Amino acid sequence: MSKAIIDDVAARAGVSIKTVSRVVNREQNVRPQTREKVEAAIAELNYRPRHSARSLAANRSFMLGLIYGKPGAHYVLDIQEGVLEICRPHGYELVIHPGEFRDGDLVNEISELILDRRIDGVLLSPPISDHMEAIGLLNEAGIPLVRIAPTIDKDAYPFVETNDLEASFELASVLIGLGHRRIGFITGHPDHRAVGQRFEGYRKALKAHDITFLGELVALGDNLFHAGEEGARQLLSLGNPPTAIFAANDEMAGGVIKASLAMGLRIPQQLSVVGFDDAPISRQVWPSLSTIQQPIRDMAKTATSILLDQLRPGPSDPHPSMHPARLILRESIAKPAKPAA
Amino acid sequence: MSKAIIDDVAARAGVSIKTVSRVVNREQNVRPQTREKVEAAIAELNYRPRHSARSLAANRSFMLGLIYGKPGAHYVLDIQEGVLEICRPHGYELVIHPGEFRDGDLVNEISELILDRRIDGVLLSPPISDHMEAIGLLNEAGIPLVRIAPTIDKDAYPFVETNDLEASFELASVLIGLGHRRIGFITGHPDHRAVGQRFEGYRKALKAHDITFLGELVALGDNLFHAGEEGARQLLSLGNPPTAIFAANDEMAGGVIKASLAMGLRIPQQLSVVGFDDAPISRQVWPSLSTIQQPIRDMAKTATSILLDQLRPGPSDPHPSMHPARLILRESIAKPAKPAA
DNA sequence: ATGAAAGCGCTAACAT
DNA sequence: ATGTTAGCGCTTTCAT
Repeated sequence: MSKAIIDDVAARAGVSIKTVSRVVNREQNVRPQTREKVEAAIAELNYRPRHSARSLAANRSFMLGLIYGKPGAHYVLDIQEGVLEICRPHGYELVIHPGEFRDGDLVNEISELILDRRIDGVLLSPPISDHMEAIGLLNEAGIPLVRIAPTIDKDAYPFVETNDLEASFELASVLIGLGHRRIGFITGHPDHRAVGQRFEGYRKALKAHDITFLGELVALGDNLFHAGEEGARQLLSLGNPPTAIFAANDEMAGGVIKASLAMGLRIPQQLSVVGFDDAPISRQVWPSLSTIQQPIRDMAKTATSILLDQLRPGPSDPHPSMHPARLILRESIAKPAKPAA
Repeated sequence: MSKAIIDDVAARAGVSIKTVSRVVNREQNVRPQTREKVEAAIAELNYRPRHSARSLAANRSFMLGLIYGKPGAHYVLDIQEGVLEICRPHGYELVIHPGEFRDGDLVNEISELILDRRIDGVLLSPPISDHMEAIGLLNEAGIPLVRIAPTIDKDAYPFVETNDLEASFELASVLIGLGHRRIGFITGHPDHRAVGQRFEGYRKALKAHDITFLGELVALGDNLFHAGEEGARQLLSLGNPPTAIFAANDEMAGGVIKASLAMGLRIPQQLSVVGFDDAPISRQVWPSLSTIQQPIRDMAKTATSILLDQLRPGPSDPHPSMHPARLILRESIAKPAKPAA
């Protein structure tokens, strides 16, 4: 139980409170000898600066905000943990703000964060990282922000990203390499633009291998499991059904597998299925999904480091913005049953 | 952009800052007429009390802490959202603290929360809700806390709970009612004591129906998917394998299903499977799992309300601590293939 | 390199 | 019912 305040430390160390403050804040111009004395006093008294007092005096809250939509439970938790891992050791707390992309309240909530809590900086996770209105609001208020995996207007603000498009291109190419020519695709939620890039990667892969893109092989999804089931039923009931289905995320790919099994199809013998995210579900379905592993946690950590750098006076360290994704091949793919026409 | 402070409001309303403070804090002894004037001034100036100033003066942080282990992503998010739903409208922010049960750091982290951040109150989610050392620490510091689904020493602190044991009893009884006599059980992580009660429910159900409990039908698990796979393989390779498997949570039940399918078993014809939690995975496996739905979000909301009540002066409203769970019957169960001996 | 004094914006006693 | 006066514990000028 420490009730020590800065005056106690100053008295004990035989210096003024300003010197204690300098030591605590790692400022220049303190003689090593003095510093040691102060540090000893701090340790002896178990002194911890009162956070609210610092906030009031310095007009900073030492809190970071994390605003996110709902791209899946594991994604959100990974981001949260990545952020916490970096910000806690630097003395920053995290305030989490789930919000719906199309929710008018989001803007109000952000205003409150700014006005009431004087948040020092904000991390925007998909799909909110593309919410330009929210970003504009933060910008006007002069609050530093870092976007995680944005897809539009990337020049304006710092961000971290992964290569959805290229990874998706590769995964589609693997299917093509196995001999698949009719490859279905289930698209992601239209508000999640990063997921939209996966569709682009698929189209580019077709093009690169001179396979005609067919609209009938595309089903519209919304990132949820159920959409995968529906999409699979739609695509598999075509006169000439696809021999492989690429879902824009693992949750939908799981839906594809469930629906296919329910229809009596054997996977991968009769249908290859791939997803994207390396979500837990990709290992939990049978057969396991081939997918793409994204460095979500690392992105969150880098984003947080960038943000903290901006909060510190002085030049920022350089951080890589690109965190490449990785192909994970599992049991859900095989050569098509009948060779392509 | 509001830069208005309390003096501005006082001047505009023609009152003293103390009166403004009274209005803002909904204290007694303000004439309705005066209150209206002040409220008008607040609205006109878009005044928001500076949080750090209130904290410093009142020695409260207006922050709640949520400390949790990792009982599954959806569980954690449900709790977070339930807490936020209640605490935000009351002007409280949430600070999240993931922590491992057996991690010595947990105690340090809690100390920091208390000392540095002056957290006003704490919610403990499983399995940390049974971490008596952490609880003792909080208690000594005089920090109000509410435990979510504790299993031991329930008298000492306020808590919310669900009826794991009874629900588990019912679910096992359903299997018995279908004719199953050899029912395997995969236990939960030993640190998660709430999950342990599910085992008790299973045993009581056997006893109630005069079925001998057999140790060979029990596999030890740790709540993770993989443990379900292992447990299933262990139980199904017995000379006389069970006709049904009850896993202490859905994630493990999902593992049972995957392993069973991989072994060529048909579910539910050759094996019935049930889980617990009504986690997303219970709807995503094929066939869908029969399980127990817990009112996690509601528990979190009630727990938060109880905590906020404690923080308010005056008597607390009564809140029900019990939030009953609900049986969800889906496709994963059927009568055993061969009638019981 | 160190210190003295003046706030930061609010709440809490204590008037009135 | 309303106002006055001190702080809360720190950071910030500005001296020295």
